[in-house]
Amino acid sequence: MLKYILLGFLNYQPMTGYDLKRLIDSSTGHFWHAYHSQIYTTLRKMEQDGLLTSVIDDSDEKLERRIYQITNLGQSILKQWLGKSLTQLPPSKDGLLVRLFFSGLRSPAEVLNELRFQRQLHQQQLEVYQQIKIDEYAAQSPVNSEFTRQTPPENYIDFEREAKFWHMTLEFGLSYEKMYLNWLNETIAKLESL
Amino acid sequence: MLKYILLGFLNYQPMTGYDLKRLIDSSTGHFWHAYHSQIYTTLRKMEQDGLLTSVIDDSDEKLERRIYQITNLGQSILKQWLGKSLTQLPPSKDGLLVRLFFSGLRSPAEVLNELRFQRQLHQQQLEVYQQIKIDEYAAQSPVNSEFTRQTPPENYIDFEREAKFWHMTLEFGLSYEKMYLNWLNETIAKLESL
DNA sequence: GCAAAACATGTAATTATTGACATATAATAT
DNA sequence: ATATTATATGTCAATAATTACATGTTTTGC
Repeated sequence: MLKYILLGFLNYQPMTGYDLKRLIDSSTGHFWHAYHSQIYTTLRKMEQDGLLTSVIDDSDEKLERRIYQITNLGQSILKQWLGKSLTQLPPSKDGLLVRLFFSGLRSPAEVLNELRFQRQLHQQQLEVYQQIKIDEYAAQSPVNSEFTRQTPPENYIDFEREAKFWHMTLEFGLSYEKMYLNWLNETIAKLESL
Repeated sequence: MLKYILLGFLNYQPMTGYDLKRLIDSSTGHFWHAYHSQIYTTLRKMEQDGLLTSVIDDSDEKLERRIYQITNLGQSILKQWLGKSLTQLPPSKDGLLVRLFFSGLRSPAEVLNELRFQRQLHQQQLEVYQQIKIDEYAAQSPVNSEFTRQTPPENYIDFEREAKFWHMTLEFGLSYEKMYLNWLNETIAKLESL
């Protein structure tokens, strides 16, 4: 999956591994997490497979920054993947629920501590989502970048259209965290009355 | 994580790999999926590590059924894991959201098809959750099984207490699917009006 | 001026997960 | 009877993901 995320972002414009890491951390990472180690190694592998090419940016004397660019093959692989709809539920993985399931072995106080801490974390996460301003982002950086102005018209990306979809995933994040907080509150209340 | 799920179930009573697979499929699998291939190989590894022991059941002439039993070490590893609370958010992974994020490349009709199909799947999943009857399960099988009656009193498991926690995870599943359906409906409506 | 923190880029080893391959029995439907 | 489906048990290869190791630069605070 990470492969397609990298293709998706590099389809907007060429970037370094670290650029991709930051982009992912602030967007798709909320629903598909990836460590930087995985990003760098996956980029290398994708280059070997001909999905990307890379050049070293020498503008900075000290730091070697490898800039990745999507190839035609990469673009067609991305479109091919988007063309085949998911026909199954995305399998969930939530370690907290596993822990709760087997919490008969634990003291109620211990479980409560864990759930209250999770409530804090989800509250914070909700606030993170509430502060994301997609429209401002879409209005500025990538569209007006040096690179984008140089690209031929057939490669222009309509970031207002993109932003509609980004919004939908953000709405999911907001709904998810609100639901999670509600459930945590109800569950904490049940445990408190035991 | 699968390791702890297997320890958790084997802490109730000894079982075969297939028993565990069925149990997982109908319970924790909803929030931590595992293929049977992973279950069998993980059980073998856990036995090597001294967390489990196994015996071949010869009561059935034809089929060799390997019955796994948790060891004292296994129990202490399980309790140790439950003792250390999660201090981070469980990272989410949802391929549908990744696809939606990059759906600017797709036709709205194609995206709508995928979302409508997902709506069906989540509707079905909600119904699966609505039909789960934890109390009936907790009232019968494991507690009154041949094995449980033979276990010494210090190993008794209070399945009514367990069931409270199982309920909480089921409540999560119900909330999650309802939230997902609401979000899908809203998102579909937005796309339809484009 | 200097220490600490944040930025930036990778590799290596390990573990976890998935998907494919393989096999055999038991139960059910036609 | 026999074909199909469900039950039951595993191995193996390939990918994916995590954790630890490693290194150097730039920025910020004191």
